[in-house]
Amino acid sequence: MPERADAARNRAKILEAAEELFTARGAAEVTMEDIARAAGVGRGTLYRRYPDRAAIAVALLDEHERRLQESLLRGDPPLGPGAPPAERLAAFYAAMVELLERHAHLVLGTEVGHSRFTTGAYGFWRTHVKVLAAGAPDPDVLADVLLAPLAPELYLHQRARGVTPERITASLSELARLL
Amino acid sequence: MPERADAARNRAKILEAAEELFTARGAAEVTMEDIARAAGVGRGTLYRRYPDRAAIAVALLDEHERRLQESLLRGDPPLGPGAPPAERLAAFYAAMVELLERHAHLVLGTEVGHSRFTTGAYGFWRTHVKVLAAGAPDPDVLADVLLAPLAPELYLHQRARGVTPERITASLSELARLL
DNA sequence: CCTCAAGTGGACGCGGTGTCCGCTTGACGT
DNA sequence: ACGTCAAGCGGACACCGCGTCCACTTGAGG
Repeated sequence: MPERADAARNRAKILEAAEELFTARGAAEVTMEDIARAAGVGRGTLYRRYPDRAAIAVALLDEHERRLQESLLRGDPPLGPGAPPAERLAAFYAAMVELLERHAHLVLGTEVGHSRFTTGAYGFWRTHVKVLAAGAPDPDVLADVLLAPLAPELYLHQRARGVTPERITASLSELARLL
Repeated sequence: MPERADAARNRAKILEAAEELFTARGAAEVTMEDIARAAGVGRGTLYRRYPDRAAIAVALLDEHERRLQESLLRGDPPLGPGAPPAERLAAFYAAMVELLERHAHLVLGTEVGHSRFTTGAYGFWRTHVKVLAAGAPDPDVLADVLLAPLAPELYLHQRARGVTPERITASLSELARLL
């Protein structure tokens, strides 16, 4: 059964309103009621689709993440297959920093505590890095270690301290090269 | 002006009750009221000392962290001064894993979102690692990167996945050795 | 023993969450 | 066109935790 027309319209309104509010104030400062009001729908309608803020943020991120995931799987080197692992990891880091720079508020919105790790996207990054780290001992654990510096809280904290995205990317590339 | 006798008694009761509740259920599942009731004091008394759960967790961690900080500054090598930086970093990692294993619930309690980075302890670890990484380019940023894998959310997630502390320590030592 | 500031605790108001149910609307069959 | 009815809608409601406030109690010093 396809989605009804009014339902589709409302979903679009909700996502649009949420994106605007998230980027304007940060996810933590936005209530479900805010989103509902800004979208011009009732709270019940909102909850019907999205059980909490995290679900909305995940939906918003989905598209951007999918694009990067596609590039990792089938794009040109060094992001896609073909380049040596260290270079691919560095390219992955650079792409993730770019994504964080644009959407860190959203990513932060997806994390109610440790829920970041249970999301599908994290699993994808994890598998990707794990494959790249196949040479090292215990790639399974190393993957988590290598992904840790991409935590959005850390990213926003560094940015707030005045650290530029370029410096962050450079440090991560350094780390990737050490492999 | 020293602390009044009843005040000291209540503070001890509060900390004891909070530690018990935190380890029993995890910090997120404990309300201020829970702590107050378990300690046998009123909510007002609780708030007088500790503005939120994070403050209580910080107080509880304080002692353990201080001990480690002391060892880093004046203890025997490889934790204390004297050993080569890579070894000291590995020892630091091992000590932190130990601390996380015993008190991850507490550490997690100190973090309302990104507040982990604003706490005094984080600044200490940061400076320590920064000094150890003095050889590398941009140690200032690298310090954050090297501390990221110690995020308590990540640690608990790894443990929940069945990863042993030993494997985590081993991977981190590997990382330290790469420097 | 008196005084009074420090300390106490519970009642209160606020704001956000999630649910529930009567009403509305759009899709599909006739 | 029109009727039917399930999917969709939305706001009222109850609940919960937070943080504050203030009248009362307690203990330390004179």
